[in-house]
Amino acid sequence: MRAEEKKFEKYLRLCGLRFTPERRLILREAFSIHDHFEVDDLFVRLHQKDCRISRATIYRTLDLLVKSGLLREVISGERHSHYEHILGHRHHDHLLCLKCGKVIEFSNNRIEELQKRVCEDYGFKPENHRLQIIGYCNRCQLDQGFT
Amino acid sequence: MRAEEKKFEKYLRLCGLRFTPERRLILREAFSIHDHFEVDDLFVRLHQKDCRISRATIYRTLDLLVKSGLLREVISGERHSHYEHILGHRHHDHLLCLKCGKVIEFSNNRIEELQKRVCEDYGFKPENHRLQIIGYCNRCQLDQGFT
DNA sequence: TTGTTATTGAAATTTAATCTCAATTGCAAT
DNA sequence: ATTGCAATTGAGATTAAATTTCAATAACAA
Repeated sequence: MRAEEKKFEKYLRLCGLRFTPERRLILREAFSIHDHFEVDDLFVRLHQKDCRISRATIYRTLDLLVKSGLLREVISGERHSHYEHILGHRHHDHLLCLKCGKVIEFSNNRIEELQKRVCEDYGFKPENHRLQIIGYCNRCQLDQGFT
Repeated sequence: MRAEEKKFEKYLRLCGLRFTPERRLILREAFSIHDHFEVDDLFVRLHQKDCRISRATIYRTLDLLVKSGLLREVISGERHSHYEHILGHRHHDHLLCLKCGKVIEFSNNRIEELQKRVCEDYGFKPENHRLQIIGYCNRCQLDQGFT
């Protein structure tokens, strides 16, 4: 069994929940996508494979996957949830352009370290984090002289 | 005219839009709240003052206020938008507990500085940002031995 | 004043997410 | 195996946020 399945099963057992076939299929599908995805992406992909899993179950399972620390919710500009898996996926944060909607990924070790220290100060155990910087990209700044 | 109104009017003019009485009222109400608020908070407060402004107008105006850099959307655990004003409001970030939902505010200058540097590297002009660290608070860690 | 264009409100619509509930399934105890 | 209890599922109803539509109105420049 793959690492992520082990971890999920462990989490479920600890909560008195069950590692059902549906939950395994959803987990596998989520981990087969090496990019951001949304609920409907999973639904479509599963149904293309003739897995008739309902949306309700996908919603419920994604909640569990986030709680177990296997997925994280990434915030895009859109008003519905987007996810990406954590295990085996390099962490990154985002610059979001207010004008053209462009998303730039970046990562910075020193910021991560400082976050760890903040957590220590508060006795907080981080599972994951998200950092978005919202503003204007290179190109769009030219049109934004109003400040 | 207050600083925020000046800035908003400037933004609107530049976009070929109008600084209408409704927009002014919404802006004032938003800036009278020195805390997070949601669309409905504004709607209720305005109607208590007999300002019969429709929800649609509030939604439309809040979009503009965010685009103009006067408000920022803060992400709470809930699935609808929350806002806070930027001008004259001390910036902070959040620690969110996955288990009990507790929100801890923190701020860290060195993280902010590093963010600025990241932006410089990408030629990006930041208007605001949001950083959330998700995990388990002091108290809830004890119950979370599954990792 | 006039014409153009943005804006508004009210209601309809869209969309995401949650809830309900009966049928089913997993699983531990027998 | 069998049984019984509790968790899980799917389908559809429901909730709630946000967006769209469109006719009436208002802002503003000429």
